Amino acid sequence: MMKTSTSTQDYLKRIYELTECGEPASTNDLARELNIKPASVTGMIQKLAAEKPALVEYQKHQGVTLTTSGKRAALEVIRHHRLLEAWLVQTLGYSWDEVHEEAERLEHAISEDFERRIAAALGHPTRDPHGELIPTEDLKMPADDSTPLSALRPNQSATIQRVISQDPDLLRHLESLGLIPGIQIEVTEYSSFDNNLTVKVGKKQNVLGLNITTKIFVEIL
Amino acid sequence: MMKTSTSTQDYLKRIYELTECGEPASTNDLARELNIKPASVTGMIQKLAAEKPALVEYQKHQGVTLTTSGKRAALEVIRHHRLLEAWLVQTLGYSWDEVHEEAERLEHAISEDFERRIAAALGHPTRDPHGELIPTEDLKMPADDSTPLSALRPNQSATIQRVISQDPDLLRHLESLGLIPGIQIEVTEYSSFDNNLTVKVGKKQNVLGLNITTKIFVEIL
DNA sequence: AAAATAATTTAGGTAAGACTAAATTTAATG
DNA sequence: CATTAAATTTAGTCTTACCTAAATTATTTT
Repeated sequence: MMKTSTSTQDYLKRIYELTECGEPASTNDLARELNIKPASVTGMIQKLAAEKPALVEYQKHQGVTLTTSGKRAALEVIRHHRLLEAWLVQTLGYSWDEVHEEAERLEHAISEDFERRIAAALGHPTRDPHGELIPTEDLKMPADDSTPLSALRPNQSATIQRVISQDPDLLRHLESLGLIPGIQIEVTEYSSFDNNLTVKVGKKQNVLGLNITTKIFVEIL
Repeated sequence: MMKTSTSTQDYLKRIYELTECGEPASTNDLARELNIKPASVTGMIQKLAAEKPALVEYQKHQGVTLTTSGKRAALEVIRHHRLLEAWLVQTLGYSWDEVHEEAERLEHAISEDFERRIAAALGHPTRDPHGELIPTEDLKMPADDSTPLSALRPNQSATIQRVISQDPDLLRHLESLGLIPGIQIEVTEYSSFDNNLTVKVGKKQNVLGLNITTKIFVEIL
């Protein structure tokens, strides 16, 4: 296929993330995610849409989606990123709030050989340290059946699968509460006024607001 | 200090290598090492010499040398490269003929934190898998007291310290002969006509030409 | 030392990818 | 539905780092 540049890879990755909901990604959202001005994003998107095999589908004012080639390239980068996060945590003792930044740069620099070696060394993991699914070697994204914690109600138990955040401060906070992937929890109270959930983790009870409960995804037991 | 770009780092690294002999590096040699046209090298060198703290010393037609800042930046990259080579060989099973290319890209992408972590994980090694000295954390290049194998004569014994080559074919060949860093050898014959040396490695005897014996550096016992 | 050859530099150009400012299109509001 | 506001695109610049072709300086040969 194509040799994609670092910037192209960043664009494709962000577009993948923004379009996971089914909606095309807007220029503005993309600009915000990439820390690039909207005008520049428009220009770059036009270039990506004009590549020999087009990487994105684009119509003025209608937003962007990935083509099959574009999605493949995006999943390649995402696989690199998530394998790297897992590898950095497991072999170099990075904490889950530190790995993101390092992986963000390394993901563009590693070879396919390197990818295969760390995947094998880790035993072909399916999730990264945040619980995000790792695309398979043939670049398919496994199905995810998890539920947002915010949808649970008293007396429901669940296992935490993923935590959607790259913010080190939030991640450290959640870790201090014991809210990390793999942990079992139980909902004991729910307030319909502010949507707070009271969640039992081990012996501790924590009251969590929507800004947290929508970022934690669980498998209901 | 400065944030140096990938290309700047490549230039500084090559200039460091080419000036190790004491002579300034020529535009042409640099161009050959970097796979870049001489005209482009001139332009880039002029830019490096014009940086706020100059990275190179440059006078038209006289070649380039590194300034103190430039040398520091070069040693930083070289430390990254050599630590990465050691790391890739030790933890991911790369062979010494495969690591160079991978390290060549990763060296520009890793953080200082990453550097410290792999250095610690490896026990602060002083040489990479080729036997090249690794610059210290405070960016000093340790003194090297090794001798080229080509200078040895019959009945001298030595330990191989470094093999100066990035060529995978040559490296695999040397490995098949047992000529790798750490191994002990003994010179049994010398031909003053073609400068061939006969070298005993373990039980095997090998006749080696100048093109090999000048690339292997040893510590005489 | 002059001529030929090799190395180096200048000049001018290109491609990526970002930016600002201005124009335009879509969406939201009265 | 007209108007304002927000989002998006166009147009024109800039920087980095490369290239080719032509001019210049060094070096080597005769």
